Amino acid sequence: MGPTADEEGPRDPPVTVKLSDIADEAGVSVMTVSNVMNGKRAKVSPATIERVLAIAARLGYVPNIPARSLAAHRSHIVAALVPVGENNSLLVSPHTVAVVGGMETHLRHRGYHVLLRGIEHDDQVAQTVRGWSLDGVVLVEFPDEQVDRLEVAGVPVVAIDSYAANPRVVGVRSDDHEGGRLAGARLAAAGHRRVLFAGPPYRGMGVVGRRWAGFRAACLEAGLRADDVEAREVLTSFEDGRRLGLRLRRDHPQVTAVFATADHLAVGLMAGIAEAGGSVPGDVSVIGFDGLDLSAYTTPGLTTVAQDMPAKVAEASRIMLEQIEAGRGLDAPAREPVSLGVHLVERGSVGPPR
Amino acid sequence: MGPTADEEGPRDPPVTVKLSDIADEAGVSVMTVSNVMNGKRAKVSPATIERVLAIAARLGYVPNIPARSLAAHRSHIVAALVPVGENNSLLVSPHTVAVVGGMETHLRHRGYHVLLRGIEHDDQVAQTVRGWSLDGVVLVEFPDEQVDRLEVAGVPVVAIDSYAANPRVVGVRSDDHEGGRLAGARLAAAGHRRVLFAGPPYRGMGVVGRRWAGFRAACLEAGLRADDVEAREVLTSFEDGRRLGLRLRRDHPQVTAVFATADHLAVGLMAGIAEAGGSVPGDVSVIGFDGLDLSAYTTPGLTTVAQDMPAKVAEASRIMLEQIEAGRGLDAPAREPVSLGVHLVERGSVGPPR
DNA sequence: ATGAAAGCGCTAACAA
DNA sequence: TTGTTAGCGCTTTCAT
Repeated sequence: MGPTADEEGPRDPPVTVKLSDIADEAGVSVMTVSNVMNGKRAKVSPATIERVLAIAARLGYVPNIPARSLAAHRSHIVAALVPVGENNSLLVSPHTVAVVGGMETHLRHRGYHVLLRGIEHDDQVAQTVRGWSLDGVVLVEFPDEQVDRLEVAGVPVVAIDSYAANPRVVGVRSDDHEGGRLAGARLAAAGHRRVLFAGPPYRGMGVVGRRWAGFRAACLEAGLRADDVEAREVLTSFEDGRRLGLRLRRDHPQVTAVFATADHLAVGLMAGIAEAGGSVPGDVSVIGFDGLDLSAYTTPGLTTVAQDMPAKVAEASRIMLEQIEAGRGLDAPAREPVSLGVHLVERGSVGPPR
Repeated sequence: MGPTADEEGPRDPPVTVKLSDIADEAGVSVMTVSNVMNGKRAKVSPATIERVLAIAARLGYVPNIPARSLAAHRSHIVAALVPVGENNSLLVSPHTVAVVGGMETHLRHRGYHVLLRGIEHDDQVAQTVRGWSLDGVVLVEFPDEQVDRLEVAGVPVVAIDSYAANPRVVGVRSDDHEGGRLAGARLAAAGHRRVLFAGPPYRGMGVVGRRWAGFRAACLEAGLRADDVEAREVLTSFEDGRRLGLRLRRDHPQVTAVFATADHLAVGLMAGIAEAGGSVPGDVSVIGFDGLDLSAYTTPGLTTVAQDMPAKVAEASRIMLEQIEAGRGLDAPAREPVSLGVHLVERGSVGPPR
């Protein structure tokens, strides 16, 4: 049941303006006021609406969210769920930040609220949905295997950057295969014949698998030999990129260009290469993925496959709202996943092979 | 009353395990179960506790948060409030991210939840507190003037990076004056006699004012002439830093070192200087503030005054929980603000004057 | 140590 | 168009 937080007293019943106060003043029933406050104005005469609204404003009415949630079995809350790892902390990546912050904005404008919650065990997802009468769930940074394991019913679920097969979940991601292609094509076009793909370990065709597939395909189409398109597993951090950069010459002496699956990684890679006495793009070309601000801050700037984050966030929000307001219950199958376009941002870290 | 989000149907009353189900099974009253579930175990016999807990686990009981909030007038929710600007979006800075993400972790472990909410008007703060029966509020990125304007009563309020005078609010921030001193002393020690402070416009002695005061004091103590410690207003972004870097030579020909109040700004500054043909630290030394990862990614690395973010987050969480569990109502004055230590991280962007 | 009664503020369903 | 009735699932208070 999770940790309990109590042991201290209740709070004094607050002095609060409630529907019945407005109803009394206006000489109407509570239900009429309720209908007005909820925009169900078809059921109320314009005159009454105006009167009720005026009184509500004068009294400073603020709806009681828990009461509304309890009675209606829906909360107007969408939870942003993020798996917590070892360190137990969340909101690590700039990408996640953009998603959560952006969705809050979209949802707020439509009268919804965002609960931010770290998930320690799979069960907590369903528990959170039930316990809060959630209207929807956004899964951020969940690995596909975990998304597939989840059993959530009755609420729309949108998973960011997921290719999971779970039919109850709508994946919203960038076109990772195309992104890989762009990177591969760019490097091949620059003349590189020995290239390296650097990304985290993966199973199946998720985000990373697709980037690799697209990258490889584009390279082969451009005439590179299969053996000359290598892949190297590294974690997605500046530090891991730096380490790879330091030993790149030794471990991959023939390679003249690297595609890193994240800007952080790519920037670390550039730093490591520089530290080892190499130059970018003189000795090695580097291309990243994401299009974070970060990629403009380095010297040289990082050429990268940029995701359209605002579009991704907008799309995720749109789908979420659409499904909520369509009252997607236990029944209807989730809609089709969405892949958003990517494009190459040229900044200077790609040049001809040495 | 804000936008309304309805017009579509209610949801089916979910099949839910409730306290009364457990009570029936266990042959005890609902209250006993409630007491067990809330850890008020002093009031229940060990045997009963065990039995109830077993049944609850078997049935898969999940507490209904809205019901509990409604009845108890407290929600176990702490809202992280962030003012929204023109773009209406939030969670922009890495700093905010660290705060919100970190607090979620701390609070979750104590049984609390985090509601993330953008604030458009001052009123929304008090409304959110009432409407949700919030247990606490964290203000992030609120300017001091706004914090002082807020009228929140009955719940603990912690404001990050605030020096506001509002007695109901506990400020948690780094020791900005000391941070300014560290920067000034470092530049002076390197031999610089003409230095520039670059930061956003400010009124009164907030974060920026204190950094400036500390910087100036340290410079003067080190023997610089008052006229040679200039201040320049720029917004806190990479782009604004870059622009300043581009025109630095023209606008401030005598200046040999710059203290920028944020790493983003400083990194942009370095980029601008490089773009204009200058070198860091050869022509101009640069020192930043924050200690973001970012500062390690540049070439040269950015010397910066680092904040202890984990400590800041831990402290803010600690104070929040302490005040909640002390039942800080309308009465008690808020406790003393907290300033956390800072330290200099040397990376290479500071050298002797040209 | 345990229970009974009452109600938190709101909405669904039905009636008028 | 408006009102009435009956809860939602839980906690409080007061009794036993």
